[in-house]
Amino acid sequence: MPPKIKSEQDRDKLRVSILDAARYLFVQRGIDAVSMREIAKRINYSATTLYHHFADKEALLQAVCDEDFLKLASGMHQVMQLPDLIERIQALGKGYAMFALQHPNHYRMMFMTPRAPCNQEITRIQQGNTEQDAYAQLKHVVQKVFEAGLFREDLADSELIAQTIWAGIHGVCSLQIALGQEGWIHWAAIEERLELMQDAMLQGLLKQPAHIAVKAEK
Amino acid sequence: MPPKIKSEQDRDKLRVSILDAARYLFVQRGIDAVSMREIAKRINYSATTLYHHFADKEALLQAVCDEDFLKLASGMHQVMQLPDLIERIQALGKGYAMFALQHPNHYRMMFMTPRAPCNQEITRIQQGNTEQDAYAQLKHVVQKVFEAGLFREDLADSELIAQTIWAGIHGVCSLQIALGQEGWIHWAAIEERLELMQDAMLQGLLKQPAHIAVKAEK
DNA sequence: AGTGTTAAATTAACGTCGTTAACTTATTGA
DNA sequence: TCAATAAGTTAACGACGTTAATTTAACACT
Repeated sequence: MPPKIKSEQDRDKLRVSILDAARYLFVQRGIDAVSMREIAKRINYSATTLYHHFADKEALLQAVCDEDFLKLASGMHQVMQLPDLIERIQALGKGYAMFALQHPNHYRMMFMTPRAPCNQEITRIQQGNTEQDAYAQLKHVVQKVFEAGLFREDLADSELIAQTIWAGIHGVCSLQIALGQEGWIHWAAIEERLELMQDAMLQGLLKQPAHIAVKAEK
Repeated sequence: MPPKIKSEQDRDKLRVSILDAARYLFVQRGIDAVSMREIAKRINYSATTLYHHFADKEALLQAVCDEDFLKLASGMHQVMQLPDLIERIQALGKGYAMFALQHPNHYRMMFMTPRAPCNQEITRIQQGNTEQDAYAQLKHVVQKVFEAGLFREDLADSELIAQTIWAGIHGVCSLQIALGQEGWIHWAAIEERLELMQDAMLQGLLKQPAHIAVKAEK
């Protein structure tokens, strides 16, 4: 159990395995329920070793989140090929929601937990780079729709529009994550809620007659 | 400093002062950042005394939340007098958002933090009672609008509609609370985001031509 | 071959947390 | 007068995030 001098590669390997262990536990049980000791035990190291790779729990969390922002963004990126702009927005929303609902603890730590404002230089992603930032992608499509003149004419700020669409989808997902198990609310099926949100939002933002086919309600 | 036998009233007074101290600290610094010892110190008791009034920190939190659900609901209730149904929905949304943004830590613990599904019998409110449950009020107005035939004809489930409106407003508020300080997003003013959300949502849900005056954008 | 330096890890410890057990004190009712 | 009880306290347990001090092994150089 004593140490060897490690190559850059080995060092990185350990760093990655710490990240993986942390993610696994965070996702499974939530951030606060997981201790540094536990993460360490999972990879057969002592807790102090983690502190040689990350300044503290917060920094470790940030690093996990960074990776996941990238993963989310790259998932979205595939959908950006769709020719129809409106369909692209819909697919972005759907992909985003899938991610949120399939990884609720993940989503929670990424978008539902206030943190020290994204330590600026510490994280090296999400600068509006379309490949790394899911929000930038939405912004990009919305901008195109805006330029095509498809939005209502009284709407002048395409960034505001993008933020509103994001908020709508996020609202459905985060309510589901936070209160989806509450018995006192007679929730409609999550798929219905997502679909109506998408639909109402676009109907409300686009010029009439809307360029979307309203799905038939069963 | 030894004790006396207390009347029911005295006992209740202490209970209330625990609740007040807990609320003050929770709201100011967030739930996890506040310890039981600290709450106790604030009212000059030992930490163990809190456990004679509340089973544990979770129960204390639940009690604080209960009171606040009531406060929120009664705030909303005043607005239910408005004659115009659509204006009533708008006012409900605005009041809800004001509460969220003025008490972000409160809002966080009420609507952004997953908890054990509302311990059923432990909390004695929010059973759809219009006076105690803000969501029930929204549901009620939406139902009336539905009965008046103002929604799009392909929308058949008024509860689904209410949940979508809730999710929209919640989305704007909770994104603001969780990520409002993030520098990498060029946020539009929160008032604009709220207004566009309300507006787009209603435009998208109501029959066209919509029964709302679209506010002129400056 | 021996020796110092340094990287990589460990054990031990500090202070804080939620919570519980054991104890103290003062009032009450028989 | 004296047990029972209510309302508090202090002390302690085990777990947490984190840091200090220490150990071990590999290298660089003589």
